[in-house]
Amino acid sequence: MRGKMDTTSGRRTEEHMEAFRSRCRDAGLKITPQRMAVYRALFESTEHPSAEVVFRQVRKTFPSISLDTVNRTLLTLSDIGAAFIVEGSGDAKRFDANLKNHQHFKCVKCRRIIDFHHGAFDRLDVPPNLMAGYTVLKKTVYLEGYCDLCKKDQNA
Amino acid sequence: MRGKMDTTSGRRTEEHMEAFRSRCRDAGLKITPQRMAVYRALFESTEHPSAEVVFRQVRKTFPSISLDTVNRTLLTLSDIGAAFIVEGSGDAKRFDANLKNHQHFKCVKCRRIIDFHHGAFDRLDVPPNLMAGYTVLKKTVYLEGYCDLCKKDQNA
DNA sequence: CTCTGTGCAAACACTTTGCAGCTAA
DNA sequence: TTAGCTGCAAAGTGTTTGCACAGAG
Repeated sequence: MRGKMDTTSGRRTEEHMEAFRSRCRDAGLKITPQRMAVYRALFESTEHPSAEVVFRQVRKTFPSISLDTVNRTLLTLSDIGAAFIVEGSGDAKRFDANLKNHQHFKCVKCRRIIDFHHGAFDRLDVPPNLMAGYTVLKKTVYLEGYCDLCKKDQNA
Repeated sequence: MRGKMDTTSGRRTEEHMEAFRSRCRDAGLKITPQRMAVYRALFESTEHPSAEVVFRQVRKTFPSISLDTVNRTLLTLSDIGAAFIVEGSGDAKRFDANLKNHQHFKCVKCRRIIDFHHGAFDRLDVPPNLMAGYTVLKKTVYLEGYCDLCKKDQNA
């Protein structure tokens, strides 16, 4: 389990930190204690934390860090591919009056959300043992990428 | 296509509006012009609009409506099941440093996002004709429901 | 030494809440 | 008539930006 301490996870974390330092160098980013602390906190968490949660965690060992730095660092991490923004999060609420089965494609550029429908995606099966103790209310396939319009613009 | 005008869609929209009125009555909600206008705008849109976008649309035919009413009405619509909040939207950004293939389960109560992994979900195929002209960068299965902890609380 | 990164503060965007008056039933 | 709904204004939450100083390379 990521984030749990066992005999090897300490070493593995250090390996990841080293890999992260390399990645920073490759991307031309400086290796600052704040950057390292934010990455470590994110990496050691299993909860897909918001900036606020990372901030509270990092501040335990780095009291002078600011929330802005955490915010900026997390965005930088996703810029260089060391982290992701969880699909869909971070936008204003979006509403949908289409009650029929369908799936969503979200354009990462213009943020349009486009319906599509693929019958096989209505009938996904999650192994019951995987979700033991959980109640699944909604089960959907979610795609992100560039929509037709934005793809055209990009070639320009 | 929802939202497009053809020979029958006008009638279909009116059928939907009538069904919506029934639903309001069943739920004990009053049938106000604002409520109808917001629902109609949402229903006629194919873009999964935010409250702001619905607001701008409704204001064209109902200039005195306020953004608050639109916001409240949209939430009411999802309360009675006449609309949904698009999965994941409406929260603060959430970050993830797990670069391995995995899927997300989000608890609608405590908002935790929990990783799970089901190999079959790594290999979903979208029919190419469905996504012609689009670039798919990310393809994932997204579940929502109650997590183990919140499910326990609910029984209490 | 230089230029990126950081911390602070202000601005911004979106949502929620309290309240007084309005209106559908 | 009256309970629910609306509009307004203020407060709350999360994010972004401009700037001056600090520190990594």
